Amino acid sequence: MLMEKKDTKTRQAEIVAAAITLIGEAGVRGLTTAKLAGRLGMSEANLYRHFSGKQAILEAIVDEIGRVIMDRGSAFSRLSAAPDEKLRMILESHVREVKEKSGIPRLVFSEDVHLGNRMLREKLALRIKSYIAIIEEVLAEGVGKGVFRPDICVEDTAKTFLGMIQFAVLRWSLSGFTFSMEEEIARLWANFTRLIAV
Amino acid sequence: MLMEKKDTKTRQAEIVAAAITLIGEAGVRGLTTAKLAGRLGMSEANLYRHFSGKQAILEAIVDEIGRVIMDRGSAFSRLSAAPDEKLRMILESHVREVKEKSGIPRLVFSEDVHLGNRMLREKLALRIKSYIAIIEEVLAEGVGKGVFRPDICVEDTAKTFLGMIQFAVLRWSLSGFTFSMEEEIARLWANFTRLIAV
DNA sequence: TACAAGTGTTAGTGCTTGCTCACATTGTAG
DNA sequence: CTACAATGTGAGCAAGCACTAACACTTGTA
Repeated sequence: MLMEKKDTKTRQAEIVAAAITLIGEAGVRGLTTAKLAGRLGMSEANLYRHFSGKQAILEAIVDEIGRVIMDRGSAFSRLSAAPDEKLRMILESHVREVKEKSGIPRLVFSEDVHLGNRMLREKLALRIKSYIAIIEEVLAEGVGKGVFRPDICVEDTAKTFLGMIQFAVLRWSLSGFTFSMEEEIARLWANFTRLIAV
Repeated sequence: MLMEKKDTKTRQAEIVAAAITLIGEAGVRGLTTAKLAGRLGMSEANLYRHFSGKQAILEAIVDEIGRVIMDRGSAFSRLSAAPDEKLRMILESHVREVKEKSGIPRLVFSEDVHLGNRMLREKLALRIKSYIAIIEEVLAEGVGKGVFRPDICVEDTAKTFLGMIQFAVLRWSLSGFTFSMEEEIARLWANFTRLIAV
C-alpha cells in the first residue's frame, strides 16, 4: 500500500509524462508496461485502471505532442517580432523541446506510429501539417514585409526548413549526441537565412 | 528436405536481401527470426549457420547500405553533367532507391540503430557523412562554375538538401504513401534550385 | 452507517521473442 | 570409398511481452 490514490486524470498525466521520458531514454521499444509501471512506482495492473492498453497510452502521447505544437503556434502568432526573428525563435524553441523531451521525435519516427495504428499515424500527420502551416505563415509575413525573397514558395521553403532541423536531430542522435546541437543549428540557420533573405 | 544446400556467402546475401524487404514491409520490429526464415523457406536454426545472430544481420544490412551509397557517389563523380543536373540526378536516384527499398530508410531511423548497437550507429553515421560529402562536392563544383551562389556554405547547404529529402520521405510515410512522392520532390527541387541559383 | 464506485495490489496467463541442441543430409578432398 | 566439414532440420528453452482475474482498501454519498 505504498501508492497513494489519485484522480485518474492526474494519473493519466503522470503516466503520459513518464512514458515520454522513457521513450526518450529507451525508445518506443523500451516502453514496456513493466518498465513504465516500475518507473512510476506502481503495479502494471494499475496502468490498466487508467488506460485501456499500450495503444491508448501512445494515443495520449500523440495528443500531448499536438498540444505542444499548437501552443507554440499560437504563442508565436501573437508575437510582434520581425518575421526572421520569429523564425529563429521557433527554431530555437524546437531544438530546446527536442533536447528535453527526446521521446517526442523518437515517437514521431517510430514504426509503431508509421506501421502500427492507423489513427495514430493520421493524427500525427495532421499535427505536422499544422506545424508546417505555422512556418508558412511566418514566411509569408516575411515576404510581405520585404525581408524574405518574393520568389520563394512558402510551402516548400517551410518544408525545407523543418527538414533541415529534423536531419540535424537525426545526425545528432546518430552521433551519440557528441556534437553541440546549438552550434550545428546556428550554422545551419546562418546559411538558411542567407538563402531566403532578399 | 526442401531446402537445397548453398554456399554460406550466397545464403548471407539472400538473407540480407530478404531482411531489407521485410523491414520495408513490417519495420525493424517486424524483422523476427521466425518471419525471416519463413520468408526464405528455411528453418530459423539455419539462419544461425550463416549469421551469429540478429545483430549480425543488421550489421550486414548497414554494410549493404554503405555499398549502395558509395556506388552512387563514385557513379556521379565520374559523370560530366552540369552540377545542377548532377544534383537533380542524385535526388531522383535517392527517391527511387527509397521507394523500392524502403527498408533502408526505415533502418536508418530505427531505434535498433540509434539506441541499440553502438557499432551499428557509428557505421551508419559514417555512411551519412560520406553521403553529405558527395553532395558537398557537387555544390562546390557548381559554385566554382558559377551556377550556384558563391555565398552559400556548401556543407550546410548539403545538409539542408538532404534534410529536405528526408522530411519528404517522413511525411510520405506518415501519409500512408497517399501522395505522389515524385511530384512532391519536383516541387521541392524547383524551390531549392531557385534558392541556390546565382 | 451502508454501500457502490473508484483506485490499488499480487499473482498469474498465453504468446512471441531470439536462440540452442541434438541429429540428418550433402558435398568434397584424400 | 571414406571421412569429415559444411549445411540443413525439428523440438524446445528461458526471458520478456501485453494483459487479466481475484481480491483489498479508500472515498464519496444516500
